[in-house]
Amino acid sequence: MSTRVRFAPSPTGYLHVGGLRTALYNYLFAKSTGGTMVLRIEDTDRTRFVEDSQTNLIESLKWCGIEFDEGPLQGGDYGPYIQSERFDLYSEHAKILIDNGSAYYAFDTSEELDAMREKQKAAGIAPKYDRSTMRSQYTLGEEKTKELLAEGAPYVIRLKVPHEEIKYEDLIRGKVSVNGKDVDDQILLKSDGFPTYHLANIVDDHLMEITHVIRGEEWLPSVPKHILLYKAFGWEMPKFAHLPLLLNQNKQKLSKRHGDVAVEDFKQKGYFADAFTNFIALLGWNPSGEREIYTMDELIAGFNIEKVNKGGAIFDRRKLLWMNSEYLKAKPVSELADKLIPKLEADGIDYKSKEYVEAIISLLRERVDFVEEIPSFGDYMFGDIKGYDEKFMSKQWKDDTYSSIKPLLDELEGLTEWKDEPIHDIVKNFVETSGLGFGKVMNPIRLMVTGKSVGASLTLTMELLGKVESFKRINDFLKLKNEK
RNA sequence: GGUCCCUUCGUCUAGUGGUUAGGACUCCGCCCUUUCACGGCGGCAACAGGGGUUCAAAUCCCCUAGGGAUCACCA
Repeated sequence: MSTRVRFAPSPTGYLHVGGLRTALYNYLFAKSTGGTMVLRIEDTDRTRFVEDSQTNLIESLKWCGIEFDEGPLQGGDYGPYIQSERFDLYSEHAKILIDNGSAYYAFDTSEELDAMREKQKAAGIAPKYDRSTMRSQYTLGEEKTKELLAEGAPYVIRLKVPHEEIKYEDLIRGKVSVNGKDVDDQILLKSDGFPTYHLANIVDDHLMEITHVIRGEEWLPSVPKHILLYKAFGWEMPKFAHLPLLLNQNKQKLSKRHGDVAVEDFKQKGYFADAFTNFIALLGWNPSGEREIYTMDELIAGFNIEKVNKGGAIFDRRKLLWMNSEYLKAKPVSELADKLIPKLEADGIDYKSKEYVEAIISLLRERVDFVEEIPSFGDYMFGDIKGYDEKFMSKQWKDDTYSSIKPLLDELEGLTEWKDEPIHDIVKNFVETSGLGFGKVMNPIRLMVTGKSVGASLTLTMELLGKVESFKRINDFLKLKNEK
């Protein structure tokens, strides 16, 4: 039997990096087992619905290379794939549970429930719905219950949790067991007629023939409810795999409160999609332990759900930054130029040609973490010099500097083949004959040509800039210093 | 607090009874070098603690400690 997995986000905003990791592992599992990847939108909480988040979610996922076989956009044999469009299904199924005694009606108001919890808290016991004292079907009796329902009184349907040991085998965690007495009588159908996550999730997973439920560890405590539900319906259970959490620096669940957690924030910051996905994939799982850089296909080929770690993983931005720079050094310059040029255009920077941009990128890519940093890091490659580094200038430009390097400048001015190698040869020769040392010679020239203290090979930089521009800058500087 | 889950360098991890406990990020040193990087070489740094089982335990079992998740008519 082929595997079917689903990613089931709520449309409450943007794609969270934790959500991405869950989606990614589902995707890797589906692809590595030749299975089907389903997208299901869980929008049963109308109060948290955010417009456009479905589109947003799908776009972020797509950016990371995750696409679906079935879902709201592409359809499929198990649709609809949006829970609000499956509305009737849930109440029908809740009724089945009422009829077979696995669930019951309750009529408590939220005030009554609050009062109950207050009392339990004061008594030092765990807050839990008390089916024998609250206004449930059991305390009210069949007659009264029917009467209330007929009157149209607001009600919810709750799961009748038996006090028995509930066990299951998790693909990642192994045996897990909980006693039913510690499990609350979960509301399955809310008074607005919508199902809660628990009901909708189980009904849909069954109807969509999901074989493996791969989700975050935060769901672990509610697994007993889900198992009970499968049993109550008499359905076969899928296999469960609960992923370790993604943690912040304080070892707590990554959340919106601490910095960027939206995938699109990382996109906007300039991270490469493949670098970012690569990094996320290795948080909690690793195909070898030695290698770090993998393509999506390699991740798929090596994926094994049972080798996923149990412990949470801290999201380390420094390592992500490193990974991005690795991709930056390895990608074809043409691809990098395609990423950079729209930004240059948006900023109104004259970049001459794509070839020129590519040359600048290959000159500077080793010195930055993002390709977008190149226009500011190497601002002197685009248009005029933006100013001189004062500290560098006072250190490198002394009263006798001009006189000592003037012979070299004269020789360079006479050079006809303005290329890296001949320029370098002349400089090298000058350094040897003058006995000045490379630093004494090159730093002043770097200052005149780039204005900065750091940068790539100066001779290559000058070649790229061209002889005319290079000397224009040198002369401008000399005028400024009244040397000419 | 109840319940559940987790625990190898600061961080991500390899490791499934016998290893000098390996790799990567970070940090430090050296080399390369016109600067800054890149690259190369090297270094610091871990099996939470305690009991068992075993000839042998990071690996299996138990206890303790610590951390986390969860306890809604949210997912």
